[in-house]
Amino acid sequence: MLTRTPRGSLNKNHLLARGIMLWRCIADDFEQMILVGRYDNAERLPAESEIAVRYGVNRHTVRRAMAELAARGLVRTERGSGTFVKTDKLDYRIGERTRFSEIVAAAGHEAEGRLQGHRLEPASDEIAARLGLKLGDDVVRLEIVRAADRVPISVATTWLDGQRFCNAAKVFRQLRSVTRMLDHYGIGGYRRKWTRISAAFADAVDAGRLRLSVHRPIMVVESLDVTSDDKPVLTTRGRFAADRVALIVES
Amino acid sequence: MLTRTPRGSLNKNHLLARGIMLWRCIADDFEQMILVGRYDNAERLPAESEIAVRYGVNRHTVRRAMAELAARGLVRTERGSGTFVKTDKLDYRIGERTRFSEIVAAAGHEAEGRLQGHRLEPASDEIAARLGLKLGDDVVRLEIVRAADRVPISVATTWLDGQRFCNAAKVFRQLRSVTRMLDHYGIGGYRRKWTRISAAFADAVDAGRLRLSVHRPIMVVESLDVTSDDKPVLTTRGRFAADRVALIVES
DNA sequence: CCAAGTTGTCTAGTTTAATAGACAAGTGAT
DNA sequence: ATCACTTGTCTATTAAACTAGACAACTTGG
Repeated sequence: MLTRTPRGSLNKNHLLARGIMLWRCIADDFEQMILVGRYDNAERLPAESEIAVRYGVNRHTVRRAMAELAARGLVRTERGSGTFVKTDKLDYRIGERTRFSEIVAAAGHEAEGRLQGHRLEPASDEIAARLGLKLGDDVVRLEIVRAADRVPISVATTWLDGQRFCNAAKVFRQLRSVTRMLDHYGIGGYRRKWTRISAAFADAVDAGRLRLSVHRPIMVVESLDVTSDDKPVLTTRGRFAADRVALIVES
Repeated sequence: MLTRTPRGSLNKNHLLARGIMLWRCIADDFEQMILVGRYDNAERLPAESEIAVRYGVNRHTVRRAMAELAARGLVRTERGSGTFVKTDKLDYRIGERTRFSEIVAAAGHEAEGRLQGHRLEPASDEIAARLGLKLGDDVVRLEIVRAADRVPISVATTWLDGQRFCNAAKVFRQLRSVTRMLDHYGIGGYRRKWTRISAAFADAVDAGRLRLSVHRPIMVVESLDVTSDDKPVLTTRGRFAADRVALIVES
């Protein structure tokens, strides 16, 4: 009844889902197979043309699916050679000097930070305590998505003193790096004071921004950065795609 | 930042999902709201035109979404009046005389059974024991989807003695009822011997057939039916959409 | 170098999702 | 009876998914 190919991918008819596009079904199918370990790390996937006949679809549809997988950081495709599974994770070292762009660049990848939204809001209990402000003081809130080689790695909510950094959003949009943004304010050698790591599942919004399925795990990284003379500057609540990053803490 | 309507539905931009059609996003959004209790049972949903402006889409797109919700049995739409939430469940009484079509008809609904697939296979340990056969004996396996008022209620895998009922699939396709099928074989007064109820989540295949999301709960109902002189005839493993049925056991 | 096999890109055509607007048909309250 | 509001249906158009086929660009192994 069920026609199964050697590797187990289902026929077109078996992954037809109402309201879900064909390429998305195929992409999700492969994501599942990859995450479940049916393919090894650097293993080559079948050729696009073979996948196409396997699912009974056009090769272009398969290419769209593969593009999606690449955008999710699950595969890397090489012209003339094939497309290869990529499940190794970015090592993200957490220490006194924790800077996204440096870490990513050192690993040989292209770092990128995009401001998704910003707001001036009254400080909550927690945020005020962290930044040494009073409850209700203005704080700038930034929503930043960070990517390595165009693959989203984390989405972070960052809070800064609203008085001192009132135009932080505009500055960040121009300089596109927290390090350079703080530099612009004359804060050169800020350092990580503490980091708190927990885990959860991605909600719909984070999942969308991280190109993640909603049920995938994320690491929640809360932290406080201070100036060289120990004054709080910036506190963050980051959500890291656990499928793509490993946090390294050395001691 | 987030623009929320009174009832909490998100703006179009916030439910855009790559590879998922707009009407499906809206349908899923409403399903979520209904299941979470944001709407009461017989409550009227906003008018299609209002939903359309709320999401920033065309009314036809909303209509498609509503059609999907109706197909899932979550709403019922009445011309000129509106579309109404429908979260009450079908009472499915389990006893000696448990027949889908009778139960559904008695509740004033239109019963329907569709054969989705069939196969002749060797009996497993479990199935052989139930039917009083030997391990490996041929058994007919039927996959039947049952619906009330065109809304899928359950999908059931049914096994019968392969020798005695070798053309059961063809007979069922014609008569479209297990009761009538057994009648055709001269078995009139079969009765339920035992029923075993457990619960699980719908897998991808069952979810598709039941028009259910994959994470929705199902009730797994295993049972054995016997002839009037206590000979095993038929054993079943049914998966009931827990959102649409309640099993009633009286004692 | 060559040949087989791979991904990348282009053009063209069909099917379907989504938009837009109009009006018919039904409901319910006044 | 009427009026405001609802769902149902129709036609037409645009945008995008999917299909089809061809060929270029590239990799690998012989």
